[in-house]
Amino acid sequence: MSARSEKPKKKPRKNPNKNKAKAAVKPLLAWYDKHARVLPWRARKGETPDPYAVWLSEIMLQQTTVATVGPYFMRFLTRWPTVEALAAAPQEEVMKEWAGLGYYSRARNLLACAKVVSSEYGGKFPERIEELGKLPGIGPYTAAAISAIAFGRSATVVDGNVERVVARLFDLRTPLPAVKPEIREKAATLTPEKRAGDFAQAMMDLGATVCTPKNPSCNRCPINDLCDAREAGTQSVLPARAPKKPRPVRRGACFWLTRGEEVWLRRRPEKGLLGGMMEVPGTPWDKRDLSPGAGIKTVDRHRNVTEPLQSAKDGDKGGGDKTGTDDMPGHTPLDHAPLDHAPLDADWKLVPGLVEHTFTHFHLELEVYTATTRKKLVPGEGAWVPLDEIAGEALPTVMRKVAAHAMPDAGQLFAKR
DNA sequence: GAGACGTGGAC
DNA sequence: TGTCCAAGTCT
Repeated sequence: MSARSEKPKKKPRKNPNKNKAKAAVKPLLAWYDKHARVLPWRARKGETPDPYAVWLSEIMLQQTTVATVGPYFMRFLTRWPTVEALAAAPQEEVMKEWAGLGYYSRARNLLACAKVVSSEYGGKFPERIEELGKLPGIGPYTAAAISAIAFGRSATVVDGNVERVVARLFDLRTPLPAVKPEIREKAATLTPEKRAGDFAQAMMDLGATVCTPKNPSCNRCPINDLCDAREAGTQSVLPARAPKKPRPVRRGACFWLTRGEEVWLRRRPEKGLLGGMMEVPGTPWDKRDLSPGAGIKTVDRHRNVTEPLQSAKDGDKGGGDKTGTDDMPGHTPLDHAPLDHAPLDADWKLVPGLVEHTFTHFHLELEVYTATTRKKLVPGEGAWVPLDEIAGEALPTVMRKVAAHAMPDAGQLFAKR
């Protein structure tokens, strides 16, 4: 009675849904044998994977693209060829090498993990998911990935790629993140006993090159005949996601202080945003949401001189001052006098324009003031850094933008590493 | 469970 | 040009 049965050309499914998992493994492994990408951290056929290299690559690849990771991975492996070598490295050096990769807690956890493996495991990574998952920076995904890829254990590896492939393969329409448990269930039925590492990488390669977020190349997919979403025509909208929230805009000012051929930098606190990285000293970043629609009027973003931010209607009514900064709860976060935060009194000049940078959860607009001094010491914590050495410092990208804005003629200092 | 936590490339 | 989002983890 089904519509399909009336079409003689279309044969009924050879593989009923319940056997789909079993049917998918072989074609996926065959596809992987033929199309596997050559990646610096990936063992070639017949080679034994280096657990240290697998771990290092998996940490770097968290929320980070293959193309971005490549050079960082090579530099780390060259400089610290073993987990013991890395464990002995000063954190400062690790942060410098990590600068630009983002998610800096990964770098701190990387070092912490190396020390544990080195001192408590004799330099050998544990093989089981349960042990791996206890190590700093290793969560469910990375534990399974190391167990499968480095040690060939049968572990279910679920990353963003696998989520997408599985959601489509089984036409799971519940939005993320609610659908995650179901995805994991289905993924577990797929996981083979043998070649689990290859299988995990096959799924991730498939998601990265064929079963892509937009315009998936279903015609090239080795398991397209098993795909429920393709049959239903839902592949391009899966996995469904909850609507994203708007990014607030924050503002601040920072101070580019030079003394001869040196600039004054300081280190950020260990925890939190850009934790442990260097920065140009500045004001706190206004936490008030100034984005359009937030009910607060903003000044023209492109003016050279920023006017004092207008306080919104919540300022005077005593109704609820729910805004404030971390440092000064209850205080107005509007900074009418940025120079009060300058490292010292000087003839500060506002550099025309703004430095803009978008983080995961907010957009930042930064004014940059410049001045020179002859003083050897500046109140507070910090250090004079030679200008020709700042490229090697642990400066996050937003601070490199600040440097380039303050010294437009010296942008090439950050040319490449 | 939801928010914090970076960056750069693709479209 | 702006939006999406990538081999997630931690709190």
